[in-house]
This record gives sequence, structure tokens and C-alpha cells, in this order.
Amino acid sequence: MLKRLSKDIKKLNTKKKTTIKDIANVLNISTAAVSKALHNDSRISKKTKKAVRQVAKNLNYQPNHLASALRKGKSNLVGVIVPRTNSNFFSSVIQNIEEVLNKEGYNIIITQSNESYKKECNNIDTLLFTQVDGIIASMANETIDLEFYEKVKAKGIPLILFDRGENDLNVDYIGINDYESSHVIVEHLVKQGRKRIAHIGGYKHTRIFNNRIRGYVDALKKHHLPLDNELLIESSLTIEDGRQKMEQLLKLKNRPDAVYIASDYAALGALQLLNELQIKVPEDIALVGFGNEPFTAMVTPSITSINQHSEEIGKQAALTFLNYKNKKTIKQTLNKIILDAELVVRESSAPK
Amino acid sequence: MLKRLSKDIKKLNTKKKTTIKDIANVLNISTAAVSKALHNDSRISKKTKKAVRQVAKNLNYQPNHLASALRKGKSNLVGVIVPRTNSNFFSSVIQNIEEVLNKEGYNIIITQSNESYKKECNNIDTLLFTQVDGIIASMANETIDLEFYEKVKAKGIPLILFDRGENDLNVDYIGINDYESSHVIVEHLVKQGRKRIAHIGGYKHTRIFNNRIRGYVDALKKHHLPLDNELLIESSLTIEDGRQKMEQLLKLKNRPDAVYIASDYAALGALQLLNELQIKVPEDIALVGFGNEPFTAMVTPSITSINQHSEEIGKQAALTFLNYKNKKTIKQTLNKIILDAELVVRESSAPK
DNA sequence: ATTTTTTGGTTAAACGTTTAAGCAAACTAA
DNA sequence: TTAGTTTGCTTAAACGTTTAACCAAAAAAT
Repeated sequence: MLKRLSKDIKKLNTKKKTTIKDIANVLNISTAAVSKALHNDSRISKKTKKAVRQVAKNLNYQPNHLASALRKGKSNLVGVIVPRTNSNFFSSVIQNIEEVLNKEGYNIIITQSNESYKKECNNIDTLLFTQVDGIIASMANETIDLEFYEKVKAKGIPLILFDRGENDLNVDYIGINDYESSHVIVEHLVKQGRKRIAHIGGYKHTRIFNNRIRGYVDALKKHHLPLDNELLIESSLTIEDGRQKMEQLLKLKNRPDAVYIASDYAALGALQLLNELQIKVPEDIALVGFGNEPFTAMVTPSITSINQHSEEIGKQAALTFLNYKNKKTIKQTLNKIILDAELVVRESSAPK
Repeated sequence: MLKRLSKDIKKLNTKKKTTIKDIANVLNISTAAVSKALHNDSRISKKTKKAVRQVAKNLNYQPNHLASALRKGKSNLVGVIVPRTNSNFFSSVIQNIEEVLNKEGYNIIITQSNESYKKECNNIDTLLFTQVDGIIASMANETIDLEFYEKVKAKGIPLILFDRGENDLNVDYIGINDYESSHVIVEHLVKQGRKRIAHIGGYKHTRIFNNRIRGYVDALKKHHLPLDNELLIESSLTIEDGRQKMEQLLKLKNRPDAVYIASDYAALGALQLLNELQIKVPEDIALVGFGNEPFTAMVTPSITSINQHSEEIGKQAALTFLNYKNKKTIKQTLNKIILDAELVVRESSAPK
């Protein structure tokens, strides 16, 4: 009974969080000394440091992040904006960003745009409001107007884009070589004996998708394949739209014998339709996706795809941010990192 | 040339963020008046409010969240911990939490434990360090020791668990009726004429998985089916382990004619193996997963599963937190919300 | 005409840190 | 011995808000 009571009293005491002032009082030194001791300042004696650390532990001291952030003018928070988290690519990028930044004392705030421009603007406002020290983002499909990103730049907050970027914005960027990836894919399909290669691509206004389209067109030229406008289709690249656009291709008098789709999700939709219609993949039509999402290895037939190196992208994005903060020069050369993509060949693109 | 220069000067000026002090100076009033005006305090005249708002807009004022959080003793940040974000269930829960909390002026910090106990502890420390006003979490598979969650409770920070919870912790919880779900599944399989129903379940120490196992056992009894220990297997429920445990089941002399798997991911692994071995689903073996992940509808054959109502879980978790903050009573009755799950019948469990 | 109430503010302290500047005491060098 | 340096702190201000307490002037009530 008595024990319980004393426990309760202790709990009540711990409710009021202990501050450096409490530590200072115990040791009869100034709060400044405590602060310095905790930061291992050279002007504090070893004895005092030891004592401070001991008392801090005893009182279960947890530094107030808000106070130090306010004083130092930085929140040690980095905002991350992604179209969605439930794709392996984005969640893997996030995980790697987190890993690198946590080590340097930064935390991340993750927000999703759900491919909506409006939500993305909200997210940016939210992050600015939260006083983040930087923003790492991949833009929504809808996003064309860059006003909100300009706002971030204008505030002098480091902005790093990955995957879905924009040239006009003139900020740091980490991505893969989309143009070259298309070449690799087309080359692979040509080697498998394909002659009529279609491309279900993303919106042209998004740079990465535009590059994939350009790569596709140029690669066709290179291999002296005819460029048929019917075979080049713009899509939102969702599962549903992939299915729909594949349907469109199947209606052609002269069907393609291979389809390169700029997203694994859309490729999955296309594959489902083909399976339902008993059209044989890869015998009748070969399929290549993009992104190397785990399910590409799991479906039947498994889907050939492009590995986007999400781990490396995440790491480099984080490092780019850290670089920004360490160098305090106002002008800084932009960091544009373009990684080579890697083709992962699976069943869906085997020879006829 | 001159225009550009003046723009640059403006930019330099905006670098130093405007504060309520700046607004106060312009209007020759006190910062207190500005603060009150911005919060629509009744003791400020309409004229002043209007003027303040105008100047705030002109100077592009953005409130310093850190300062107000420090002063008010709350950060308006809610921490969310999930095992991973790249599952549709979790990302959907997160999205709904975010939606509800954003409306009330809260932002969320998402962290992933990757099913690791150590990472989860780190996440908790991180969130406490960031001075979150509350934590909404779903525990990692590994987590047995609740010391860190007790720490959260001891600090008086609202803690709400969902999906993966723990009875011992005695905190608010939102989840589905796992025990009942197992009944629904077994009943469904029995109706399809299945006689030997196996269960690949999760770790027994996790409450939800334990409930599913108990439900499975009791439902078998109810339908007078024999309970065969060989047919009840504990698994980590990853894709790989699902595959492996299915292999184990296939080695039995007396194979099951239906398998209920406590996770869609493990069910996917099992299905892959069955497909490879040309074992017909559902003719030879029926399959039921859990979670209603989108891919269950996409694979061949599509997988029957349980819809966990992720949207509702997210919403209720957020509302439970808000409820916590609004009522300032110290004692509060615990909120245990158990939603009814819904069986989504697909190809994998059609009659023989 | 005097008191009371309302209106529309102001003043100053507080939230918990960090940090520039200062300073006494102890030590070192000449 | 004395000037200079080093050590180990202290003082006080600052970061940008919010808020309790106070107050003068105007309006309303008596």
C-alpha cells in the first residue's frame, strides 16, 4: 500500500519534465554550465561533466528538442514528400533517407500527396509550418505548376528532388537514367526477336516519363524499327489504366509483339488482361515493366523490369541534403546524380 | 537589370523570416496584440485584426511553429510507428490518420520499425525527443518487451495502438475482431465442402495472431472437424515463409484441402509454390489470406481474403487521440474499438 | 454626475535551450 | 614579481510565441 503510494508520487513528479535548470539546481551551477557539459564543451572540467551526466540520468532528463531548435534556428527535421508510401520503390527510398539522416541527428516527416497537386501544396505548407530544415520530394503526377516549390526555394530551405523531378526548378536531383533505360529495354526486346514494340508511357509533362518516351523513340530509330504512332500511348500508369491501354493496343489491326510499360503497376494491369484473354505472355506478346517492384517476381509470368536502385537514391538524397547543411556557402553547385539502371530479365520477355 | 537587382534585394530581405514583432512594428502596436489578432481574440477590434492580417500577408508572415509549441507546451505533432509503410493496410491507415489529424492542426511523423524491436525502441526515443503530443503505433512482430511503451505511458503521452496491440499494456486499441474473422473463414471453407483445413498463423505471442489461431481452433470444433496439430503452423508470415510453410504442408501424407493463412503476403508465397507445382487452386487446395491487400485481386487465381477496414481503423485511431487531448481529465476510460471484419470471396476458395 | 462595465489594447514574464561576453582563480613564463 | 595565458565557470540575452495581469478610455447604467 505504502509502496504504491510512493510510486504514484514519483509518477506525479516525473510528469513535470526535468530541465537543465533542475540539474543546475542540484549541482549548484549555472544552466549554461549544464548545457555545455551535456555538449561536451572543452571549457567544462571532466569532473563537472561527469556529475552533470550522472544527475541527468538520475532525473531521467530528456532534452527539450523544441527549445533547442528554437534557439538554434533549426528543427533537425527533414520533410519528405512522396506520391504514396505503399510502393516498394518509395518506401525503400524513405527507409534509406531515414537511415542516413537519423545517424546525423535528423528526423524525417513523411507526407503523401496521393498524386494530387492540391495535397502536395498542402504538404509543403505543412512542412514549412513545421519548420523543417529541408525538403526531399518526388512530385505528384498532377504537378505542373511549380509555385509552391519556388516558395521553398525562396525561403532558402534546401530542396532535393528525386525520381519525379523538374528541370525548370533548378534544384538538386537524384534519379536514374531514364533515357538510357529505354534503350536497354528496346535493345533487349529486339534481341528476343521482337519487331513491333509498343510503349505505354507516363505523362509527357513529367520529365522522367518524357525521357523514357524519347529513349524509346530514339532506340527504335537506332534499330531501324518503324515508329508507329498507334504504338505510343500516354497513360496515368495505374493498374487500371495499364489494363485499359493494353486493351486499346489489342484492338489494333496490327498488334504489337512486345509492350514496354513505364510502370510495373500498369504492366501488372496489362498482364492481368492478357492472362484473362488467354493471350500468351511472352509467346504472343512480350512485356517489360519499370521499377522492379517485388510483385514483378511474384506474378505469373514474372515481369521483366528495370531496377531503379531505390536504396542508392535514398542514400544520395540524404547525403545531398547533409552536404547542403555542412557547407554554409550561399552559392553551391547543384548536385545532379543520375544512376545507371539495371535490367532484370524475367519470364515475360523470353524469346517467342 | 535593375529589376533583377531589386528582386534579389527582396529575396535577401525575405531570408530573414518575418515575425509578429515585424508586424507589430509596422502597425505600432504590441506583439501581444498581433498574436491575439491572429488568433481572433475577442479583445481585439475588427479594424486591428484586419490590419494585422493584411500586413501579415504583405510581409509573407509564417508563424514559427517551434516558438508557439515551446510556449504552449505542445508540439502539435503526432508520432506514428508502423512495421513498414509498403503494405496497403498500413499506408491506408496512415493516410486516414493524417487526414483526420491535419484538419485539427496536427501533423504526423511516420517511422518504420521494419519489424525490428530495436528499431522500434529507437523510433520511440526519436518521437519522444521530437516532443510529439501522442503516439499511434502498431507493434513489430519481434516486440515482446514493453518497457519502451511503458516509458511513453509514464511520461503521460497518449498512446494508441492499432492492429498489433497488447492487452497487458492497457492502452487504447483499435483493431478488428480476429477471433470472429477466423470463424467466418472456416465457416466459408466448410460451406465450400472442405474437410481438412490447415492454418498457417502468425506468432502466438502477438495477440491478433493468437486470436486468429484460437478462432480457427474453436471454429473447427464447432463444425466437428478434427483438430490435427500438423495442420496448425506458426510462421513469420513473410512471402518466403508462407512458401516454406506451404511446402511443409504438402509433405504431409494426408494433405489439407484448404489452407487459411493469417497474412496475404504469406498466402501469396504459398500460392506461388502451388502454381509452380501445378497444384490446382482452388480445385486441389483452397486458399484464404488475410488483409485484403490489393494484389489478392490481381494474382491468378485471385485470393479470398479478409478486409480489415484500414480506413476506419486509421480514422478511429486519430479520433481516439483527439478525444484524449480534448478531455483534460486525468483518468479516462480506455477506448477499445473492435471492428467487424468482412470476408471478400475470390477465386482461390471456390468450391472443388 | 458619478459609478460600473466594456472595449481594446499594453506590459512583462514565461517556455527550455544556447551562446557571446565576461571574469575570477590558477597556472605559466619571463 | 609581474604580466600573460589557460581553465572553468557565470551572467544575461536571445530564439518567437503566448498569456496572465493590468490599465486607460469610452460607453452604459444609475
